[in-house]
Amino acid sequence: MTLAQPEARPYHHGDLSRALVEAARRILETDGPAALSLRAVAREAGVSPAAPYHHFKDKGQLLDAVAHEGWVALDAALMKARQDSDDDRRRMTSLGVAYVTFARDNPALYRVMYDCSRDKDALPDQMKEEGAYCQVRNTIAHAAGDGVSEIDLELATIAAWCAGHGLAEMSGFKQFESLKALLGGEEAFLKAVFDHLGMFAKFDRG
Amino acid sequence: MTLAQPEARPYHHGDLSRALVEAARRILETDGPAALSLRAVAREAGVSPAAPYHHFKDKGQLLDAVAHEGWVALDAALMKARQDSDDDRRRMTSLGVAYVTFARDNPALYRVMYDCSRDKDALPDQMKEEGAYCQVRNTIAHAAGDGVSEIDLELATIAAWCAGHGLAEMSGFKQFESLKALLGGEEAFLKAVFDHLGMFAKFDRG
DNA sequence: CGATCCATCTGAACAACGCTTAGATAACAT
DNA sequence: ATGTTATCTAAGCGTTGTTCAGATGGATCG
Repeated sequence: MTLAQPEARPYHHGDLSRALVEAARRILETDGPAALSLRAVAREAGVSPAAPYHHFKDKGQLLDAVAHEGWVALDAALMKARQDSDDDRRRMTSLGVAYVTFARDNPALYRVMYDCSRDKDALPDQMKEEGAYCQVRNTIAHAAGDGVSEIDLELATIAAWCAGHGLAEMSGFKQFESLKALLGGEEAFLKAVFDHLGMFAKFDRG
Repeated sequence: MTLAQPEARPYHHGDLSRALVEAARRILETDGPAALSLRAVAREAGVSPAAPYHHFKDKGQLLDAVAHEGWVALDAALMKARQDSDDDRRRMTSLGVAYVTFARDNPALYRVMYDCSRDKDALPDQMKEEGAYCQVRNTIAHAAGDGVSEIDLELATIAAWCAGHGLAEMSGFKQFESLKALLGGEEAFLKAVFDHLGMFAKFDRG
């Protein structure tokens, strides 16, 4: 894997599409979503403004690639959170906390992920197959046991996902800062809200 | 394209700031958020591209004004929903449905409302005083009775708001269309998800 | 009534943007 | 070696947000 070496770049870059996505993520982290222009990405990657068009149809398609990396990273974060807990309910909560934490740690990336989804009126397909959504679904299924219908399972997953996404976008507002401080930090706040959502009310009869 | 009134406008418009906000909302509804440029708004209002700068510091401030109108409209929608129900729990659900319905009926406006909030890392102040947030809070307070702490009340309101916002943004994705059809339409879907969120689990001991 | 002030609006300009086109360059295949 | 194809550059188009000097006209005060 040829890493981006400072070695004077040849006329043909070698792996420009990869370099462009990385440049985009770098810009996102440092300068925010507003600074993410195609020209800035090209500049950061050290190529002409027209070069990206040989690898991506337009700006949207580059953002799609960035978003895809985001979803993969989110999958990994959720997977890790799922393995760190043993109790069913605790596992569900830590899944939610991990989700929101990811969104709060990568706000620009998270925004790109959902903006891309919104433009296509659909979440990425990969999610339904083996991605983050499926992880939540499986966790709920395991917690709920056998007696739960397919529809209820789907609804519970959607409910949990909506709660996570909503909290991910809302928890950054400074109106909630005093409450966060009162509860002892961000994570305690997240747990408290998740607790009030009572996402397990439907299945929790133990 | 949509021409302004042929009535020869005087050099001084009279109430341009108002006209600009209305023009912006018109563009939002018909052509979507991507078409909402300051120049397009000026064009729609029949005025030069520089004219808006005598009424708004920059594009963001015009969007703020548009967003403000959106919050006022949302307040009204929630108020109406709150009055249409008598039972506490039913009132809460219909509040949630009204919220999501507003977002789904005015997607571009709703997006502007939250984009503006995100840029300022804060929801509009008016919300805390007498706006939509307060309505949700009061509804929950009434449903929960007297024995509920201030913190729990705040947490429950945040939880409900997060759920509403999350569902508002997620319910448009086409992955959920088959489930919506299965449940008998959008509203049934919303109610089912809210039911699974069990936002009342904490207070509903009756 | 007339002169003046000042908010308002225009026209022209700037830099930056997304994107296209024509042409240069390098890798690869035959 | 030759031709083909993928990749990149340079230049340019139309658009955007924003600024600025100057035109306009309603309001205020003599």
